[in-house]
Amino acid sequence: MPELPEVETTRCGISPYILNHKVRAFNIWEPRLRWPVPTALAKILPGQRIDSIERRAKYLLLGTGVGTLIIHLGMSGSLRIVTAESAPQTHDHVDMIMDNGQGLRLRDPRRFGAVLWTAQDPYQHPLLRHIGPEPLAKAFRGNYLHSACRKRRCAIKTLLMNAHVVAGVGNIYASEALYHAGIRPGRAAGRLSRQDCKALAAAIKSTLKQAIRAGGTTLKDFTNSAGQAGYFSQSLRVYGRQDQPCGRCGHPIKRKIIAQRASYYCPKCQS
DNA sequence: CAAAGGTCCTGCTCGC
DNA sequence: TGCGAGCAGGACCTTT
Repeated sequence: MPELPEVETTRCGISPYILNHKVRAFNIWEPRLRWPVPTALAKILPGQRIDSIERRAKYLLLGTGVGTLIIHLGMSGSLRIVTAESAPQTHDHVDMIMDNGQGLRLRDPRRFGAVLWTAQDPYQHPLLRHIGPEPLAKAFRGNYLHSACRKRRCAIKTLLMNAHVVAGVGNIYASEALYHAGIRPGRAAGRLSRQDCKALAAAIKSTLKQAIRAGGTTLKDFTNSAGQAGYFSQSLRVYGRQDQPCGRCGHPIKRKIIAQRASYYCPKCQS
């Protein structure tokens, strides 16, 4: 579910309730996520103030004076603001109750998500250390993308979804950005021109920015921290639109599996 | 039964 | 031959 815009939407949604508040209790109802949730958190976090909430790639970083809580939503995870007395439901795995009586609750049916803890610099954590530039940062531009593509034989879409190359681009926005740049998802990355890469970097930035403004994409079950759907799904040009006419030329949108992931493109507008 | 928005890990292949 | 990088596939889960 959540790609960069959805995680960013979540970050903005939870901040007012969490930032600068102290943790009253940390409850682990189901520790079996992608990696076991550290049980020590129930002892470590109470009394700590959350003094920063950042996002790196699709990871949320909740900073305290003694360490950082690292949260990943995986494929089906979501964070909701709840009241302390509301009971957890099926697939609710972790609660962080704050001193204001509000709480942060992680729901994740598929349990591909993660809740981790580090007492060191979170950006040096093994999961974060080798992640590529943020796509909305200045460092991510055509030149960078072009050099990252060199000698790569994998499909350009696969390259975009590689977190070591660029952070936070998932299956939906990879397809969408490639459509806007006029590049087929299956093209070998190494065969993109400098000009292609320039257009693609720009398309990634504009697509992600627009999605963040719309509050993310709701396909099945993504909601923001208040439980509302994002409306970027209305702006999707190719994702999930197999056999529907391309908005630019009318040709039917094609669906093709690339590296085991569904990929969508217009065979006429993209080459 | 297949597929779903993520991504780490393993083991293979390829090119120097 | 040996080594490292790149890459495909499997794994983790539940729901529709």
